[in-house]
Amino acid sequence: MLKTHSALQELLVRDKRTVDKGSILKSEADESRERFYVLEGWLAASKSLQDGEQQTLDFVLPGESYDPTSADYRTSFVQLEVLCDAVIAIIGRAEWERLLQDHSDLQYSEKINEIAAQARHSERMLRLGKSSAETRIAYALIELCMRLTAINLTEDGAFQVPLGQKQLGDFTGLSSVHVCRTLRRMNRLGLITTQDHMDITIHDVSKLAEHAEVDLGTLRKEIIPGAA
Amino acid sequence: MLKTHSALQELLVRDKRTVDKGSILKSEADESRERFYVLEGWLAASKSLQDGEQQTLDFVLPGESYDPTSADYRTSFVQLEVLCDAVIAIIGRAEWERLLQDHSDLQYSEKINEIAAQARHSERMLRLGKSSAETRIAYALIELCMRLTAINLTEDGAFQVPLGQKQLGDFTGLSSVHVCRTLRRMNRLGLITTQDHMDITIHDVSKLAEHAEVDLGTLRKEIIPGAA
DNA sequence: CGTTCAGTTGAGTTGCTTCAACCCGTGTGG
DNA sequence: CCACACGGGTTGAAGCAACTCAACTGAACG
Repeated sequence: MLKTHSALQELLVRDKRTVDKGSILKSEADESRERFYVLEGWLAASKSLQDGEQQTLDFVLPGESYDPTSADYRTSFVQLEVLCDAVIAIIGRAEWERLLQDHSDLQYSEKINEIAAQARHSERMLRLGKSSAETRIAYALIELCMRLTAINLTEDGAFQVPLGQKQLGDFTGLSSVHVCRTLRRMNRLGLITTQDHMDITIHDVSKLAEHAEVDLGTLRKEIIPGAA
Repeated sequence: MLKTHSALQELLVRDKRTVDKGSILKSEADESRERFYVLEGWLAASKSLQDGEQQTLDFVLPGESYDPTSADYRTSFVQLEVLCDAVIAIIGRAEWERLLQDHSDLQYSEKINEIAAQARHSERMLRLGKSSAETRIAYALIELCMRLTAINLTEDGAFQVPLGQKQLGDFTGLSSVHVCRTLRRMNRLGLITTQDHMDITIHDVSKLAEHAEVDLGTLRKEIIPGAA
């Protein structure tokens, strides 16, 4: 179960709603409700080029929140897509600000979340710029596994991601075809197994970490908020 | 001249120091001074892989500040390198927090800065994942030009960047050799000219924007803090 | 039973990398 | 003042990783 800050509870219950897989989240018309808080399910924050090529910047997992508003407070600089039937709450900006003011511990934990998100982005950018397909995918799997473990959504290195290979490609900057080949290769190496629509099991974390070129310990401290 | 928030002035004068090109900024031993505020010069925030490959995540330009501390408040998740002789101030975390508490307008403008930085990262990630060398470099030049223009460091589309082609490659995820080729091609197309050690002039912004696959208007609103 | 959609696999192409040679401006020491 | 080394930029040639295109499979569904 997801543990949420007590001050948030009431808000989340009041404003929560279920959204269908595939829908795109838009800010409300009044422009004052902007913060999307995920209770269940996954969101993807992506950007796309004119030609339709898409890059996923981050996934928003249960317990995380995302504000897609850009600096002019008018438009959104990303597209938020719902990857599987989800439960989310939409929180008004004013309300959110008030909450942060009133609860310094919430403010603190949100700050930690932000730093962790920044660290994740850095790791991904590094690999996007300088690494092979294998490293990128290995890293992505490790990151997702860690984040899911932190919210008890893994079991012994096994977890589900509501992603097709195309979407994993959008995340790692690869074509779906190449994602496929790379996953199969890792399969053959005994690092992981994948079952239908992305039931993933990591068999040898430390070997996988080598391929991802990460140090598991440091990575955890950097990208998991509140990891000792 | 750089305009800074009045509440910062005193702090900046008190704590400012000059640092030499090439040096690496480390947090102070007491771990309480972490926010680097740049008054003059450029910093580069980078990460590297075991094999030494480096990716620059962002440049820190005059008037911007950067806190490299990771979520555990102990280590830094990036390396901060000084790209040319610079003047910076190092501000203690507690002091910084206090300042933000006391001056809501400063807090606001820092928030805007953060959102703008996030938008920039998104644009870069998109191109890192899905674009050609030409698009990446064109985008990088436009971004730098815009940011420098905002602080009056350009003149008619001409500006200097304290970067070699290797460093531009680290920023765009390309080899220095390919950066060279791409710059020369843009040169031949009449888009830009480059002189010794990166005196860049953009001749045809809108044409360059096409290559970068950006809309100049929206980009400006998204990545320049306080652009109307 | 046919259609659709995601994944898989092969073949051929391409864009970027690596390696290597060369040029040129700058600094340095005899 | 010249000789030389050095670091960055430039260019060519060759290699390779990832892409595209296309065909096939198998599962899900009406």
